Amino acid sequence: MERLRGMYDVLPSEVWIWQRMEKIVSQVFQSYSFQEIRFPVVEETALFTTAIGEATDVVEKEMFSFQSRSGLPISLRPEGTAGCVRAVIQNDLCNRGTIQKLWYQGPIFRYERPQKGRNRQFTQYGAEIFNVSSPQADAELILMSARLWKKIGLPNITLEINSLGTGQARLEYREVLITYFKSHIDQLDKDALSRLETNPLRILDSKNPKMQEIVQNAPVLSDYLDEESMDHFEQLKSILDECGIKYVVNQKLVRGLDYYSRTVFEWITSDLGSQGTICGGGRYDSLVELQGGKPTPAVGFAMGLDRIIELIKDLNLWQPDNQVDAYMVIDKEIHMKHINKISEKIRSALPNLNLLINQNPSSFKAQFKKADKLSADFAIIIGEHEIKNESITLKSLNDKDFGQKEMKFDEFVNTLNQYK
RNA sequence: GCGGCCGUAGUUCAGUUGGUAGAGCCCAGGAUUGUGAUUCCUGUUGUCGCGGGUUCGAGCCCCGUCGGCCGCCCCA
Repeated sequence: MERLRGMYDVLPSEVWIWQRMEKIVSQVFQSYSFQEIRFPVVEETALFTTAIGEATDVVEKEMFSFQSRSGLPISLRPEGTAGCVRAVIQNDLCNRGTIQKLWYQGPIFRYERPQKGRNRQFTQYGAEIFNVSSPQADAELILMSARLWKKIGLPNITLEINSLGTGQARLEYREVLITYFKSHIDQLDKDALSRLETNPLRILDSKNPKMQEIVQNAPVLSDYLDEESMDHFEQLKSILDECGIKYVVNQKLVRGLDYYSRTVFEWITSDLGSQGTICGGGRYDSLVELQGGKPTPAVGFAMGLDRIIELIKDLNLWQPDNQVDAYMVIDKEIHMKHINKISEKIRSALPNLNLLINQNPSSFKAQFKKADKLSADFAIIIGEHEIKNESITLKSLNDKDFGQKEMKFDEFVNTLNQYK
């Protein structure tokens, strides 16, 4: 039996990266007063098709969809926002305009062709703000993500932002675009033709060199933005300027989910090949209503932990902590019952000490070698001598001045307490 | 979903015109009677991704399949 395609195991040798990352992210989110919310990995398929949009790639070909035993079409979540919004509505978290700042974390599933930085199961951390329509919320999310990158130590990442305007402005622009592309229909490639009716905005994203000219000369979205959206965008930019966040306005940044309006943004790295986006998000002021809730402005982002961890590994940004604080070196002649008794006593007195006991004792030399390999700070030596004296010998493996001392239990505990 | 490259011990790889497999690292033990580097010695592991075909004979050739990587598409 083998792992399914696009899935992966996180092995003990690298799980520390995940754990440290989880700690950092949740700590930063909490420092902005976001609260964690947890919701299912499986939802009705209809939730995703209405939220994300029928004509998107995610819905058209990337969902893990199947039927429940009752025949209901259900899907593994291909993104987090739809489920989060569903939970907010169903539990009435936003009644009477309550501001909610929520974060979530967990596995996301998309049936795509795997590649570096792209798996079929991957982990997203997301943050959403409900009931704040001002660009203050958009800005806070961007500032919070910027703080995260700094804390993680990510180099070479850039922020791209754009405004899609209100739904209505977008509709208007859409018509203009369709008219424009139809007048150049002979120059469109296959991909563009199929998008012409479903999602013409994404034709602008085409990387086909033959399409560049027609794309370059296409009408620009910003010319069709409504007054309010333009003002919203300008305010956002001025906050970012004031806080020293650098960004690039990318007029062609559209994003593949239909629910976005006004602000959209992406954080991009050049160190991961063609999978450059490590975090993306935007405003979705009409989604809550679309899902059956009261009109509620909202904005959020999601970041791909897998890609960020890939970066940390590739660029060697982090170093692991010692897995073992102390390694117990044992004379193999001693009965294990003495060893267990002593080690249990140590664990009660020093609960934070990571103590590894050699359960297959060989020569002292081999055991010290092992302790050294694990880069333990201390060796705890139990031999016949120590058993007879009811003592413990403690040896520092990285402090020569400390050397090696035989001591009674209380002194031993006090000594290690100073260290840990 | 489309195009290209690849798949040999835990890992990185070698394997010459087809004659049934090796090296480094890692791991374990040891180099005299309770001590960490380096060095030295010893040792373990492979359905050569899987299935089929060609051949007297295939890790090497052919087909299929699964998986990985790269590009496109798209996205986190």
